[in-house]
Amino acid sequence: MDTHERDGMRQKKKNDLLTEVELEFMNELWALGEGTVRDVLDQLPEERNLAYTSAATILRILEQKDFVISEKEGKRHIFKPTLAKDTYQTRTLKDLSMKLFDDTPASLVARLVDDADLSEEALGQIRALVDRRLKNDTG
Amino acid sequence: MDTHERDGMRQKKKNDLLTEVELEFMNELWALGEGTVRDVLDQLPEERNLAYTSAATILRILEQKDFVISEKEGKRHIFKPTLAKDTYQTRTLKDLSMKLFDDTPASLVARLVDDADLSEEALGQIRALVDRRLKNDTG
DNA sequence: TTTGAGATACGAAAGTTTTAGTATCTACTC
DNA sequence: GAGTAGATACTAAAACTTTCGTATCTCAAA
Repeated sequence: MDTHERDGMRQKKKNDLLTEVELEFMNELWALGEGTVRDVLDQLPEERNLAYTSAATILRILEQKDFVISEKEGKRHIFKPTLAKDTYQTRTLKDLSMKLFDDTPASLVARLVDDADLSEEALGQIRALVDRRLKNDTG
Repeated sequence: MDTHERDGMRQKKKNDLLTEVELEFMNELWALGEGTVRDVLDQLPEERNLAYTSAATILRILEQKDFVISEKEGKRHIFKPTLAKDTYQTRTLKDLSMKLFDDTPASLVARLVDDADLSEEALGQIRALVDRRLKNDTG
């Protein structure tokens, strides 16, 4: 087995994680469900001031990396995520847990609930979530 | 107020987050407490095969970005983190929560506990953590 | 004090990400 | 079918990250 690029390899090396700007765009697409370059661009904050062609480039890159697919409708492309936000969230948490929390999800949550800024309400929600999950497993 | 660099500005633009390789190095320094270029390099996995000068460069950059300070001891530098891992963990979680979880920490935990791979044990630990925190606040 | 092993300083190549310009294409209107 | 508004395709500059080579420095042993 050599390491040069092959048909089955999506990216040249590894990363199945989004870059910063890619994530920014995916968030808009996840919110919209799907959309054109124009649609996504319009979602970005006023002060973002990104050229139309730049947005088009980002979406092209996302398609190359298989994070979105596009279909042509009339003269424009409609872009649609290929993975659910949920899925990507899980993937990201796994990665973060591995790289910064010794691969121990509990220590990640520990840090989160230790955060003084965290509201009482958020804490209650978190507890409810954990409880529900524990009940579902045992019951 | 103009925008060019000033004394008080650590980085040229924003990011107070570590890049991938920077994080790799910080993890070793956090584990060691402090160390020389050689110390850090020796901690890296065999197969990493990074040149000594590359490691030195990374540490130099980390110092430029104020993530570490160094002091000279004999002919070598000893590098020491300027922030605790805890602090950086919290910072990272805030950032992730903002960018991928609608600024709602509870939804981050929701995704985490929904993860089928999560062990029963980890779940129990998480619950204990949340309970302890809730008790401390109310009690 | 010469010298050499091992360290740092500096510069820069290579790779990736972000941004945008120019050329081209396409549907629609006249 | 020619013109045009608005879209895509292609190319590349600029910025940042990762890597390493060469030059230089420094302690200590001979």
